[in-house]
Amino acid sequence: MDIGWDDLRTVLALVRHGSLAAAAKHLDVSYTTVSRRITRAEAGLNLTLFERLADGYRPTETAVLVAEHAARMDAAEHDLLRKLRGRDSTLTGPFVLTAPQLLIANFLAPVLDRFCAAHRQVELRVRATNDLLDLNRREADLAIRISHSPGDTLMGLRLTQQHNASFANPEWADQITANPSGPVDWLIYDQYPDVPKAAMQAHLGSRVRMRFDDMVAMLGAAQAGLGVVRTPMFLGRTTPGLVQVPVLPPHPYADIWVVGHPDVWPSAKSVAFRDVLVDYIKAQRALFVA
Amino acid sequence: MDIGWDDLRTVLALVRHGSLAAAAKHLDVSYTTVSRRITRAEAGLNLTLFERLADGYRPTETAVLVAEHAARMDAAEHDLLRKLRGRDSTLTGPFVLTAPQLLIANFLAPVLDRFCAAHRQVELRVRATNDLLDLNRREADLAIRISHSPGDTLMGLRLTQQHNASFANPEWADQITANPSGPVDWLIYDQYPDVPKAAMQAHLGSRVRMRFDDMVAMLGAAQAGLGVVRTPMFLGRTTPGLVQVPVLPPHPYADIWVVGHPDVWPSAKSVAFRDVLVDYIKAQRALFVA
DNA sequence: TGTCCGGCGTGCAAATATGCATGTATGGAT
DNA sequence: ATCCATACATGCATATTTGCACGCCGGACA
Repeated sequence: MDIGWDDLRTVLALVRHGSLAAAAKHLDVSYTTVSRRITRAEAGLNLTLFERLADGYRPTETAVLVAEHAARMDAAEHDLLRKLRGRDSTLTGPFVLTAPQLLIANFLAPVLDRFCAAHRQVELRVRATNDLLDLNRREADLAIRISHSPGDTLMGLRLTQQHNASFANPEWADQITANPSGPVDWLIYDQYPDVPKAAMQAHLGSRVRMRFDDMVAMLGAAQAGLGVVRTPMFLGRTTPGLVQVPVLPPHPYADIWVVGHPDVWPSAKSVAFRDVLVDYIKAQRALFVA
Repeated sequence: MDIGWDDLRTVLALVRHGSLAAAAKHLDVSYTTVSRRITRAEAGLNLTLFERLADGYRPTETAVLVAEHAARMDAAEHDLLRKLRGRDSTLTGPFVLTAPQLLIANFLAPVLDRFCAAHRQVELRVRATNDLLDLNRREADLAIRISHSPGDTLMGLRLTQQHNASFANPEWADQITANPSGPVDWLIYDQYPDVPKAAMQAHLGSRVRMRFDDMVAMLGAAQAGLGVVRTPMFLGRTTPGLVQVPVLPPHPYADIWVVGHPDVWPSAKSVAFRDVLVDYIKAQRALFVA
């Protein structure tokens, strides 16, 4: 009764991902290898861990037990690798940053540029996504996030407050100037689905023309003149073809934070990046507020 | 920055055991393999984990950190394998019992015999030692111990109380009968180093003739007539050539327990062994008490 | 019904890991 | 001074592990 640790890890991956191919992708081996490691694990433990079904491997109760313990081992490994990263005092090698797409595209590019210029040896990898990557599992070293708090177990630095306001293309702006209480067409972002009542009353006859699940698409529609959007100041101001319109007064919006796992936070690369970032933000703070 | 789990385990073994050869023995591979796995781990992490010294590998601070986390993984593995054993409902395969040497030699042999006869498929392994094996680390499935409680995190069943008393060879017995208050020579076991005052006063002129760290040796000396020993009833009674002498009155001694880890306790083989054991002990309880 | 696709098993060659044998260095015992 | 034991490095042959190519199966779909 014995099992190698790499085989345990393989059982975990298969329980988590359900098929040989999926597990193999996460482990970065071929599914053939996964298959044979599972066979070996079952032989070593003298137990059946999976039922082979037509649509994949189904874990037995025993395999779930195995996977639970392997998950503890997995957590310990992540914990270790985070701590090792935190102790890394070099300014060389990989460094992974994640931030919302639009923040990178419309604002952060100069920060990335300066950081890379100052630290030529660092291999910066940017993960531009609105998904919250799991910093516990080392999906990124540092994250820039728009939220009210750094979050659960993470450390954070609040970079700036920000406001949002209403923006539209110049034709809409002219029209609103000409008729300040006329109706407007709204473009609405799913995550902020309600139009303030005051705006509806001040502009009788307004309607929600479209709803979007994607901010990039919505801003594009606004540029094309499809309507008025409510968006953070920095986005409205940095998107060509949009101007602020006096439909909504500026309103406080979620803050911008730089957050990281406490273990990784003190690493040299993380410190260096924050230096550049904070420096730049200080100079640019006016962009974010009314 | 990456490391295989088996390599982590190897780092742990090397930190724990200090030399390639020692680590290799515990991992059941050759020290060459350990050496190369360490090299690979260091390359993978891009860190120095050990200083190569003339008298072995010395772990760096980093390696200690790695080992701490690997130890958590190790604990999770032991936890898992214990639980798997506990779920084992077969009466086949290996089963490891540990008990004090003398308990096995002088009393338990019939239990082992009956258990093996009843369960021919079980490969019984007996570890006769006075050391307390680590049941957390699966050094044994079940232990029979002489102690006041089952201990820390273990489960237990108290098999019997017992008494101790004074024993010697027949010549000493005759001599004591002839002169009930005459001096006696004591043979003393290190773990119970004091002779009761009452006995010294009742037998003026008595002395401690020798001290032993080993009960087998001490009983041998008593058989040879070197003096009087204080020993559990069952040992005095089952050691040929010894008879009880009225120097010390019987006195309560530590109980006999069968203990196991709660995870392993319910396994079929463990249950089956306890059945045979408890059955036998019930019939033999008189042997242990005055 | 024929085709495609996801999911899997298997033979074989290549890549990788392992063990053995041998060689070096160091410290202690004779 | 010499010998021995411990601890490690390294070349080489062997074992094991891996990936690829190919084939099988069942279900979805035109």
